[in-house]
Amino acid sequence: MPDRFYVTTAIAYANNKPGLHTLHEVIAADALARWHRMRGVPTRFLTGTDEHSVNIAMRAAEEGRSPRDFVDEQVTKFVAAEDALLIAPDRFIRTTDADHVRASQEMVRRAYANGDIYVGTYEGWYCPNEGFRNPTDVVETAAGTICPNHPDVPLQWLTERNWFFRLSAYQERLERWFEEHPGFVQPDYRRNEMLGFIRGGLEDFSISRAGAGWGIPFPIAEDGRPAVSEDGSPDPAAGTIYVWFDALINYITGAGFPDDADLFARWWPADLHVIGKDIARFHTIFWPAMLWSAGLEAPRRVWVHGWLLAQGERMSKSRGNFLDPLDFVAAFGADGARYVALREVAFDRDSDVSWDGFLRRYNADLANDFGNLVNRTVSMAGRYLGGERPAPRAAPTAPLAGAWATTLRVVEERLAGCLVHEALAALWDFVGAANRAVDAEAPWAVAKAAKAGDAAAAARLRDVLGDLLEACRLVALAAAPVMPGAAPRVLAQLGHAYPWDARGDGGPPLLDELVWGVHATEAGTLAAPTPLFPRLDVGEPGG
RNA sequence: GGCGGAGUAGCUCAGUGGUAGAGCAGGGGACUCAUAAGCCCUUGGUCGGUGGUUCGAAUCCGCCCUCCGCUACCA
Repeated sequence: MPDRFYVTTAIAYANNKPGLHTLHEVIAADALARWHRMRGVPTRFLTGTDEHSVNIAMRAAEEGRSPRDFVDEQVTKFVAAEDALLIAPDRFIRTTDADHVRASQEMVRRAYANGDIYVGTYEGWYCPNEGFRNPTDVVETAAGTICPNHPDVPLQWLTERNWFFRLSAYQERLERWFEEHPGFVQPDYRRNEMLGFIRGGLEDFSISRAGAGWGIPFPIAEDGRPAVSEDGSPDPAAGTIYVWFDALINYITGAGFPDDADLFARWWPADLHVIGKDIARFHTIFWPAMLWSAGLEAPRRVWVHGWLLAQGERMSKSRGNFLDPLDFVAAFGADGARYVALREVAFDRDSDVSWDGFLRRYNADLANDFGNLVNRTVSMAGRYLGGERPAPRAAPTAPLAGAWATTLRVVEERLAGCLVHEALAALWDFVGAANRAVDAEAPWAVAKAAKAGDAAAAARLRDVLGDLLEACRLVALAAAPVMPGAAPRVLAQLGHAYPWDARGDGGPPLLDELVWGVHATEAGTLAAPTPLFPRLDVGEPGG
């Protein structure tokens, strides 16, 4: 078991309102964080928002507001969506946070001190509204090259003096790093892509933009001295820090850099960065080099997930084919929303999702299979045996105990490999085994025999129902990182305590609790059976 | 164009030489504890096409078709 677990997600760009496609990785990271935290591993989970850039300043201006005012409101939407989904980061970081500004500037200073940044010229198509545009973002038309967002505004080919980071100096070290740490980037095919990119040769990249835009002031003047005006304020002539030396830095800010050396020593390097495939290169190539330049360690692992697709198309705000997280939670509940999102989306590749698919998954897995298993089990135990909870049989004699041992092993393995969807699939195989056990044993028939005075049947009834109640306990607990709200409700029906708090802290090591029969000798009182996941027939909002 | 991956039941996918599989969806049945759920049975596929290797190919090789990922500066 690891000694600690520091997990991060990509920070959401505060220009857009939250969508399920961007929050999916945050749900997954939250579940992985809870899995570690509940096992007793000191855990730190960081997520947040990326709030600088010309685009954001532009959006704010459109609304006649200051950028700061604009992002302050945007952030409340992300926090609200995460709250609704029971996402509980240890810190919600904003790139406008004061310590993050200090961290970014310190990283620039360190890169400078190490001789890794220099003033060069950056040139490209410049949109007066959005700043420099990627060659891939501009469109050639008969009237000339235009920016698709502002077709009437002519683009200018501009040259700008910028600071560059000497990525080229890190090629060999990066290749070596990838070879010596084959698990650094996962899944493997993403690692191969990144390694291929490195081997193709690395170019330096620009890390500043001219002028005092909406961004972190660049801390160094062209002559190498601190970029401060006479009154102590940042010198606008030095420009602003450009995206990667701003956004990526959040991962170390969130671990205490540069102000809290003890905290930083405890949490860095991160155990896991969870990111989308579109930013793999920046996290697996730029980022380690930036850290090395500053004398810091590279993260231990980067997990690259795919996209959510709707009818084959990437979900996105601009396409309009995205799901509002609040609608999602309203329809499926927080636990249901988390479960179906993590079960329907394969975490190692793109996945086509649909409202009907989520609904089918909810009804099949949660309402019919697991919810009904708990309901029928608690109902029979309560009816046939009164309120006292019967104990499960000892592992060697309980048929489900052996199946459970196998299930738990697979669940652990899949979660260690970030294959959350496969972990849930394995867990639900066990739910199926429990449901089949109910029908095989037919407790209602055994209960009749017991009532007629058959002592062996009475004993059998207690054993069978004790096993089934135990199966329900184990599934609820193993699924607790995914369904942290439902788990305590299940345990309450089973007459068990649930010692973890809403964040997953404060309980015993989860793996100790996931042993068949650990509470066999303890008395407990069953509660009235209440459906956990009502069967749903809900249409897509607006659909 | 180069490199890599994928095309298997309506849907999502597993299956790397030996008589085609799972889950969901569809159909039927027995039961009845339960959220008309669960359980059992079942319909359904010339395993992208084609040629070859082999006693035997979804599985190996050649060619073709289709789709996807990477092929540098978006937040």
